[in-house]
Amino acid sequence: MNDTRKVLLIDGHSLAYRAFFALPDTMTTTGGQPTNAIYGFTSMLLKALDEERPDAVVVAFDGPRAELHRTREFPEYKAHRPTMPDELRSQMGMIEHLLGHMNIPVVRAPGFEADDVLGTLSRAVSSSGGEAVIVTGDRDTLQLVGEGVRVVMTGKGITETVDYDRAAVEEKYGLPPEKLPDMAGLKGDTSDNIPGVPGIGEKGACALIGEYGSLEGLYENLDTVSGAKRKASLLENRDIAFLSRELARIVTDIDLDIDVRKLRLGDWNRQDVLDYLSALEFKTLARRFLEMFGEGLPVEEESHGGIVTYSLTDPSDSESVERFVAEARELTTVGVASVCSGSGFCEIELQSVALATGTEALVAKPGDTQGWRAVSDILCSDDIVKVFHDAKGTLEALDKVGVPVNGGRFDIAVAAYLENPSLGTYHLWDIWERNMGGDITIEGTEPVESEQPSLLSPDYGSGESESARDAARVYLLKPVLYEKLHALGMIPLFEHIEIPLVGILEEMEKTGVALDSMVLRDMSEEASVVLSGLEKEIHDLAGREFNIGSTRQLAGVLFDELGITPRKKTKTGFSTDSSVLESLRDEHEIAGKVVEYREYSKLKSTYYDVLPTLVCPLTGRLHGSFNQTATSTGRISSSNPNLQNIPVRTEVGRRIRTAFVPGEPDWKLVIADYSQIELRVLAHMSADVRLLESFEKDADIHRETAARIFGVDTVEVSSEMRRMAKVVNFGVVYGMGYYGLSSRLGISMEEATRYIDTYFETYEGVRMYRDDCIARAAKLGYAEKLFGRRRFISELGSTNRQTKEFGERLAINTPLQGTAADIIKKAMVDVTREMKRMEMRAAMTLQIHDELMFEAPDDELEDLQNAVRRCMMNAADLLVPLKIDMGVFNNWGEAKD
DNA sequence: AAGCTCACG
DNA sequence: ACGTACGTGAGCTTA
Repeated sequence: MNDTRKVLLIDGHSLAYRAFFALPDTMTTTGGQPTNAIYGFTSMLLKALDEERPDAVVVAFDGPRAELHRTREFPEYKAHRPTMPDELRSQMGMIEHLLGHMNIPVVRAPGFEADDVLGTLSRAVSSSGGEAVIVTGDRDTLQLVGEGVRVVMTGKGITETVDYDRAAVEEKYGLPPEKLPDMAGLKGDTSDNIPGVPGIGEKGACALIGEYGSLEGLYENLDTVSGAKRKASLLENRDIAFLSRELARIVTDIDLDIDVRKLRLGDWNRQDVLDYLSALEFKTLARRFLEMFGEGLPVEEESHGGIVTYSLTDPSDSESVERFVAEARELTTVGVASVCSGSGFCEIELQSVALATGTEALVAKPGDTQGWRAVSDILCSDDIVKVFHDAKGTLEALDKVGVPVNGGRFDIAVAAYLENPSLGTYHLWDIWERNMGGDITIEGTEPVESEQPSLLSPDYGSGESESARDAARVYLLKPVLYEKLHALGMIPLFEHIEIPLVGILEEMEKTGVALDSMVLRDMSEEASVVLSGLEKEIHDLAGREFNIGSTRQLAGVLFDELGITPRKKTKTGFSTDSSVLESLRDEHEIAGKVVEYREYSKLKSTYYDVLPTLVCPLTGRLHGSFNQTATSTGRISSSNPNLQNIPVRTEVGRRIRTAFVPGEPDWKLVIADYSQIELRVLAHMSADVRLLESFEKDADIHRETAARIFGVDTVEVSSEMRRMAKVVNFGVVYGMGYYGLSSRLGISMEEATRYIDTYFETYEGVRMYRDDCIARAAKLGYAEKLFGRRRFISELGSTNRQTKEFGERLAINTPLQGTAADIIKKAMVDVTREMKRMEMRAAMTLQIHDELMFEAPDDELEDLQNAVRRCMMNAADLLVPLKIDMGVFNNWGEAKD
C-alpha cells in the first residue's frame, strides 16, 4: 500500500531539553511554575507544523528505563548523565498535557530512547511510501536520513533550524547517513558516555570511514592507516569501537504496534489548547496558535497582526461629529476610554473621554461644546452598547460630571479576568497584546506602539491619540473576548453577574460608608497611652531600648540576649509571629507584652489613625474601592482602605466597628450574613449524606462534627470538643493536612491523624469530593465552580511534592470559596434590582465576602430586610438551604453573633 | 522592593 | 529532611 503522506516525528525528549537550557529559567507563571521548556517546545512544534504542514504528527519520549537497551551491552552508557532537573521534569508532564489537548499521540517504548522510537517510525513511514520529517536536536539522529526521511535539526537557540536530507548529510560529514554510526563508533560521545577511540575526533573519524567505508573496512586494512600513534590506538580499542558503534546505532525495529498509515492529524480541542496556553500565561504562543489554526475560532483576520487605521473626528466640526454619532447608532456599539486624574471615588476627576467605532474616534473634554454633547448623547443612549476597560472608574468620573451611562455595557478587564482570574493585572495593552497584537494608527499622528507606560513616558496613554487608541482597542477586543467567554460557557456568569456587578460596586463606592471619626480619635489617644506603657515594660524586661516594631531587633532580644529557644524560622531569621510569641508566653513575661503591643500598634497604625484621614472632604464619608478583578477565586477585594478587614476578633479591635455608623439621622445599618456558606457549598457539591442531613435540620454543624469525630453523643460535646471540630471543619475546606491540624490545635500528629481519618470515614462523600476535585483539576488543568467560573491550577502538573500538594489544596478550596463568592454576587445583583424596583432610598454599602451591609431609613427597614433575606436565600438553589443571619443596628460594633 | 506580620472571611 | 490550610490588603522595617 502506497502512501504519500507526510508524517512529522518529534523528538520530545530532545526538544524539551533543548528548550529548557536555551531559555532563561526566569520564565515562570505568576505561580512560580517554570515554563521555559514547555514554551520552547511548543514554539518549536508550532514552527514545524507551520513549515511542514504534515498529515500526521507523533511525539516520542524516552520510555521507562530508556537506557536499558544499551546498558545491557554497556553498563556505563549515560551513567554520568545527571538526572533530569526537577524544573524540567515538572514541565514534561505539562508538555504531554498540551499534546493531549492537541490530539497528538505520544509514543514511548520501554527500554528504548525517544530516537529509537523515531527510528522505527521513520522506517515504517518511508517503507510505506510516505515522507517522514524528524525534528530533533540530537545529531545521532542524522543516521536515519534517507529515502523518504528528512531531519530538521535545531540550531542555535530555539528558532533556527537546519534541514538535512541525504545530500546535506554527505556535505557536512562527507559520509552517507548510514555510515554515521561507524563514524560515531570511532569518535565516541562524551555526553552519552560512549567511549570511542581515544585520539580520534569527528574530523578524523569522518575521514577514516570515508576512506574505508566502515569499521570492518577500516580494521581489515588497518596497515594502510597513516600515523603510528593513531594506528596503535585503533588497534588497542577495536572492541570499544565496535561496541560504540552499536551504542550509537538507533534502533529501527521496535515492536510498536502502531500503524503509521492510520495516523492522522486529529481534531484539536482548540479551546482547551487556548485555555492551557492561557493558564501558562503564554500570550504570543496563543496568538501564533490562533493564527495558524484559528479557523472556526472567533478571530477577525484583519483585527490582529495588522494595522487598523482610525481617523480622529474634529470635535468642533458639527458635521463630522454628527457623522460619528450616526455611525455609533448604526453600529449600536462604541468603545469608551477615559483619561482621569486621581483614583478612588473621592479623588477621581475626568479629563477627557474618547469614543471609537470601527474606523472613527472622537475625543472630547467636558465643556467642548459640539464634541461633548455628542459624547454625552451617545453615553446616555439606551440603544448603544458601551465597551469599557475597567468601567467602574470611568462610570464614577462621568457620574461626577453629571453624565449618566445608560444601555448595555461590556468590560474588557472583567472579561479578561473571567478568562483567567490569576493574572493579577489586567492592563489594556496586555489584553490587547494577548488577543490581537497589531498596531492601531490614528490618522495624522505618529503610529502608537503598543507598549506599557514607562519611566520615559509616564503620561503614556493620556494624550488625545492614546485615548482614542484605547477606545479603539476596547471596541475591537469586544467580539473576540465575547466569543472566548462564549466558548468557555461563561456568558451567563458574565452578563448576569459580573457586568451588573460593575455598576453595583460603582454605586457602593459612590455611596461610601459613614465614619464617626471622633470615636477613633479617642481610641487612638488611649492606644498611645497603652503603647508607651507597654513599650517601657518591654524595654525593662529586655534590659535595653530597642525598636519593638522591628522583627529583627525583637528576634535579637528574644533569642540572643534573653536566651529563649527559637521555634520557627523565616527566610531571613527567626520568626517572632504571634504563634511563636504565644508559645513563649509561659517562658518569659516579655512575650505576652509584645503580643499586646503588637495588637495596639496594629490597630493604631492601620485603623485608628488612618481611617479618619481617608474620609472624603466632599461627602464626609469613607469611599473604599472594591476590586472585581483581584482574586483567583472570584471573590471581590477591597482597598484604600480595605473595608473587608476591619477588626472583629478581639474586644478592643471590635470597638473600631462602633465608628461605622448610618450616615443620616433616623437611618440604621442592616447587616446580613450567610451562615456557614462554604460548608453549605461543600455539602452541596459533595452531596455527602451526613453533611446534607445536618444542614437540612439546621443543626450546629461544629457540634455534629465533634460528636462524630470524638465518638460521643451531640449532647455530650464539650465546648473544647466543639472548638476543635470547628478547626477540623475549616481545615477540610482548606485541604488541611495532619501537620496543619496538629500544630493549630496543639495536639500530637497521631491525634490529628485520627481526627482527620475519622472525619473522612464519617463524611465519605466529602472524601470522594476531595479526591474528585483533585483528579478533575489535574485532568482539565483548572478548577471549576458551580457557575462555570474557572481557575487554572498549573501547580498540579508539578513533580515537586510541595508544589503539587499546594495545587491539590487549591483544587479543593477554589470551588468552595469561588462558589460562595458567586452566590453572594448573585444576591447583590438581585437585591439591588429589588431595591431599585421598590424605589428605596436605602443603599448597599459594604460586602465582606459572606456579609452585606446596607444603610436605610427607618421606614424602609422592613421592606429592605425582606428583600435582602429573600434574595440572599434564593441566590442559589443548593441541596441544602442557605441560612441568613440579619439584624438592624446603630453601628457595626453592635452586630456580633 | 521584599519580607514579616497581622487584620478580615 | 523539609514544610505543611485557602483567599485577600496594609503598614512597618530593612536593604
